[in-house]
Order: sequence, then structure tokens, then C-alpha cells
Amino acid sequence: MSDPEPIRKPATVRDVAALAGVSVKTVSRVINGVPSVSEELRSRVNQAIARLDFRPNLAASSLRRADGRTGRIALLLEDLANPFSATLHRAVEDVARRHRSLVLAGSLDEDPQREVELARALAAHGADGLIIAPASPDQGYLNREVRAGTPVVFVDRPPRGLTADAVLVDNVAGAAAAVRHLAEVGHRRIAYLGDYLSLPTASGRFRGYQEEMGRQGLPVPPELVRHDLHDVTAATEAAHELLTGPLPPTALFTSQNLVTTGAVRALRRLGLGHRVALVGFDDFPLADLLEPGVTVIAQDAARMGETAATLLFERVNGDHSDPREVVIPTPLLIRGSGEIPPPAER
Amino acid sequence: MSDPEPIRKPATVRDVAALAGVSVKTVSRVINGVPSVSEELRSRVNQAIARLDFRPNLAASSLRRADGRTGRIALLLEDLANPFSATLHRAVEDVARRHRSLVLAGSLDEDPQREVELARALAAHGADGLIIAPASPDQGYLNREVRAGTPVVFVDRPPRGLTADAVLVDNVAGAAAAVRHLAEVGHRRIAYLGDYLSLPTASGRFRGYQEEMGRQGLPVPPELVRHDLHDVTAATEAAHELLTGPLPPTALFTSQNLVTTGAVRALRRLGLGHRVALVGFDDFPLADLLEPGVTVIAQDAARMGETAATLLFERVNGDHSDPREVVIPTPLLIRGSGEIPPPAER
DNA sequence: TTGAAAGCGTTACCAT
DNA sequence: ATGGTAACGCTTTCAA
Repeated sequence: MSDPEPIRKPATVRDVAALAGVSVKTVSRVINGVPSVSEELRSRVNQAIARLDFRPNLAASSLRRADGRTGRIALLLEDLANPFSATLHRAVEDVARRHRSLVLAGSLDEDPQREVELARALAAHGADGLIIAPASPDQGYLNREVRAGTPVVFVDRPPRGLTADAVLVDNVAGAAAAVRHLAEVGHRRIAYLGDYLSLPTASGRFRGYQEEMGRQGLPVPPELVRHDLHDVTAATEAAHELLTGPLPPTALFTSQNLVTTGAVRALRRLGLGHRVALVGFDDFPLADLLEPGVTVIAQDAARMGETAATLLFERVNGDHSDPREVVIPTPLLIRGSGEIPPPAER
Repeated sequence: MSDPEPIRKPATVRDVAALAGVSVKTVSRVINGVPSVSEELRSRVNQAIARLDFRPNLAASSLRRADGRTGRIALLLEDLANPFSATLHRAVEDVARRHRSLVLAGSLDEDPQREVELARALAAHGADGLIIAPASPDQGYLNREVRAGTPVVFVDRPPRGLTADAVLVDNVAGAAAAVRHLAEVGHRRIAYLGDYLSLPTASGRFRGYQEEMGRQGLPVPPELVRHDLHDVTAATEAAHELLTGPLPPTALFTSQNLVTTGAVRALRRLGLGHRVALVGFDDFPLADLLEPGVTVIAQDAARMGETAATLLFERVNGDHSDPREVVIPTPLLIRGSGEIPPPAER
């Protein structure tokens, strides 16, 4: 109330030891739940802890501790504001909580340099492990961390330049399923709208598109393929151009949630929402409430995050078995937009 | 390749000093950019750092450092997966990056106990500051942190039990504006669907609803008011009940994005999407793409996060002026659902 | 400009 | 079962 700056120094183990009339080591034992302490001393220490409102300094603790554990894990994703990343993050947080750990997260924005900087920073801040959806073409720079004993688990995108656990989806198969679905409805002119082709996810989805088009005996005219669409605006414009071109597609396959919503906007603007079919890779909130509902190949971000975090903590806790790769299924969710038939032949 | 566990210990200042043939103190000076080091030694040290791939241990550094800065800030929000929280988080991250800091974030899930635990954990992990949207009725427990010198900034919800900076919206005025808008379109039976009434945001919005209904000379029959709806399912059911009741409302005011989407689901299911008006508090992605577009009182989550983080870093950097309260405007975004007129009187 | 030594708060080692 | 002392990796006096 009256004191403006009564900055009191926090109590230390020494203060607690003094008040309880024991050695610092005994205080340390009590804090860490070591059984070999008499009831008598234990309660004296606990009382002193309560009276001084003592809280152990984790930095000092992990500095000295043999295993060096910090109770923190790092998470690097594309953009924490994107629903895919946000959902995955939350799932990781929940697993981390069970392991009494906190999550230090960062957004990469598809910037390899930022990735290296953030990974460096996170290492300097001390993390027991790292979960990453890399933006860089090569994560060899992480080998040093791995050698230093920090486990790394990849999500969404596979490791390159090192071997590590990975939680992925089958992008090729998922994209193929999307195209097959559209072909079965009768479409022959199916366009591809995708993210940066340099991304392994996008290139996998494009390959799935190409392969399935081939299997269906359908041509892939270059004018029906648009790469490197990374935000809603770019996707909207590309879809608009495609749909107003000389020989427009009767169906769209979009490789990512932002691209999908861009396509929806273009279809809306042109009044084609119920005339041109659309299947997107990656689900997003409210996709079922749009008119028509958007048919998607769903990625279960929560399950990916949970799986990755579970894997990571197994490694943190000393699992040294061979690297594992877990593939999360991508179900086709039928909602209407993917079931629009092509216009009658003429 | 061949070594399975070549865990090499990371290099320390001592190793660098030895290799460069200088004292550890000089290494420390170079690391921290202290100018009083000769070019000669500086370059020798930098070479050694590069050769040993040395990276300073931040935990040890902040342990000894006078200001005790950790380069980490803490962020506690309702649910990191919610678009409001996720957007705010991302904005905080961007400001933090400019200040060379990382963000340690956690979800509270409206659980006061979890809030206290997380705040404790974050303090133990060492954070230079805290941004929080509290779930508890009283944040007096934070006084200790504040006294210990850790600045706290509140977002979305005001502090109780302590004085601190706050970045808020005017919930009363925003809700009143929503109701006024519906009344101006001609509605008289306007229902309120809201989150836990114990939340200051929800209670403020309810008050705005009540007051504006009063100003408009409209009654507030208890059967048109539903509180404590915290997820989509509860909101959907409540809206469904209201709309299928004996004297259904002609318009809905919903207090939060999850409640709003629940209401949209109920309206859809009943085929009333174009017959019953709806205005929601809090914007959400794709609200403009629904049919009809959802009219909302928008909260600019990104701006709230940016403002809060900017404020926090001013405090972290030594600003000791009186606590400030910043109010972020909440524009009415007209999209269609709020402009549906009531059915003709009969 | 440079360095030796002390110390940050904790845990590990080795006695007792 | 308990405690003294060294040590973690770094920065801060304080001297030189």
C-alpha cells in the first residue's frame, strides 16, 4: 500500500536451513522428496518453507543437477496463430503438463534463418527436448543438440540431414484420396492449388495429385496447377484467375487450410460455390458450417501433437531405441463441396 | 553414424578462455559486448568461441547476473487453441522477439487452481514478466511476484486483489452497442446467451445487454437469458431450447466466439439462419464466410497482445510509473446476421 | 585493458 | 540419518 518498491529478496535454501536449524543439504533432501529424512526434521523444514514462502530456484537447480533437466520443452511451428499449429500446441501442452513441464513455443514463418536462430535461443534457454515442424531444407544444425543429449521429434515435416523421431501424415496418399474422390464424382479437370513447392508437405501432396490423376487417366494441364500460395490472399487470387480463365476447372484440390479458405472466397465471389467442387487438405474450424460444407482430408493436429510430445518425453526419460516414424491417418470428411458433380457434358 | 551416444559436454567459458589464452572474465566481456576489450583479444576469443561451438549457458548467466534477467516472459491465457488466445499469443511473441525474449505460455481452462499452480511454476522457471488473462476471482497471490520485481500485465480481464497494468475492452459498451444495433433493426425479444457469469468479461457484457435493453424500453424476461455456457455444445443446446420454446426470441446476442458458433449451429439445424438475427461479441475466423455472415462486436486480439507485451517490456526495462489501463476499441462489424429484421407483427 | 577470486542458489560427493 | 564442502557456468567486485 504505502511502500512503492519493497523489493524483498526471495528466500533461499540457506534461509530455510537457518530457520529450521538444519543443514542446507537436508533442506535440499526435503525439497526433492528424498526419503532418508526423519519426520521431525522434515516437518521443521516444511514449516520454515511455508513461513518464508520459499520457492526453489529452478535455474540454480538444473545448473547443478546431474541430469540437467529444466522441466521445459521447446516447440517450433509454422505460426502459432494458425489453427493447425494452435491445436497442436495445446495438445503438446497437455502432455507436457503431465510430465510437469512447460512449453517454450515459437513461430517460424517459413523462414529457415529464423528457425536456426530460434533453435539456438531455445537451446541456450535450456530445453529438455524439442518438437519441430521445420521450415529449413536441412536440419543438420540440430545434430549438435542431439549429440549433446537433447532429443528432437519432428512433426508434420520429416527430418533432413539427421535422423530423429517423426510424427507425420501420408501426404501422397491423402492427396491421392482427395483426387480419387473428385474423379469418382465425375471430374476430369481438377486443378491443384498449393503452398510453396519447396515444402515437403506441399510437394508430397502435389505428387499424390499427379499420381492419382495419372491412375485415373486424366491429363494434368500446366495451367491447372498453381504453386507457392502461402496466404489467403495469394490463394484467393490464384483461384479467381483459374476460375475465370478460358478453360476453367470443374473441381479444385487445395493443399492447405489457408489455401482452401482462399479458394472458398474466390468461389463465393464468383457465385460458383455450388457449381465447382472443392476438396482441401487439412481441416479447419467451421468448415462444416460453410455453404456448402467443405470436404477435406483431415489432419488430426491434436493427435499429432499428443503423439509427438509422448514420444519426446519417452526420449527425455531415457529411451534410446531406434528412431521411430509414426504416421497419423488422414480421413476424408465428406461435407458437400467435394460431392458437387461436374456440369453436364455438352 | 557409428557412435551411438557420443554425448559431448558443451564448451564453457573456461574452455574458451583456455583456447584463446585469456581469462574467463575477458571471455565474459566479449560475450556481453563490453567495449573495453582490445581488438586483438576480442578476435582471439571469437575464434575460440567459433571453434568450440561455444554457446553461453543462460541459466548460469541469469543466476549470477545483477538484474537477474532471463530473456523469457510468461503468458497465461484461457486456451491456447482458441483463436482469440492463439492470435493474442502470436502478437505477444512478435513483440517479445524484438526484445530478444521467448514466451512461456500456458492454458488456464478457467481453473483458478491451475492458474495459481502455473503462475508458481512460471515464477520458478524464471520469467522477466507475466501477461495474464486470469481465471481466478482474486489474483492477490501475485502480489509476491510483483514485490519481488516481476511486472504483471493483465489482458482481457482486469486485475483483482492487486494493482497492475491492464489491456481491456469496454465490455459493457460493446454489448450495449450490439443490443442497440438489434433494437434499431426492430427487435424487441432479444435473448442473451453468455459464458460463466462469474467471469468479469461475461458479467460486463450481460450488464451492457441489460442496460441497453432498459434504455430501449425493452423487457428482459428471465427465459431469454442463459448464462454459464462455456463450450460449443452447451451453447448449441441452450440456443436450441430457446428457439424451440413457447415464445422464442427474434434475435440473439452471444457473449463469446464459442457461444456464437454454438448459436449458429442451432440456427442452422432449425433452418432459422436467415430468420433469427444474431450478433456475437468477439470475432472469429470465417465469420464473414458463413451464410449469413455473422455480425460481431470485434475484439482485436492481435492489438491487445501487442499492447500488453509492449507495456510489459516497458516495465521490465524499468518503467515504474503508475499502473495504466488501456482500452482497445470494439468495432461493430456488419455482415448480415445482425441485420435480419424481426418477423412482421401479427 | 585485463585478471583473480568470490559468489549466485542449488545439488553431488563423501564423510560422520 | 545428517552435514560440510565442492562444484555447476557464469558475472561481479576489486586489484593490478
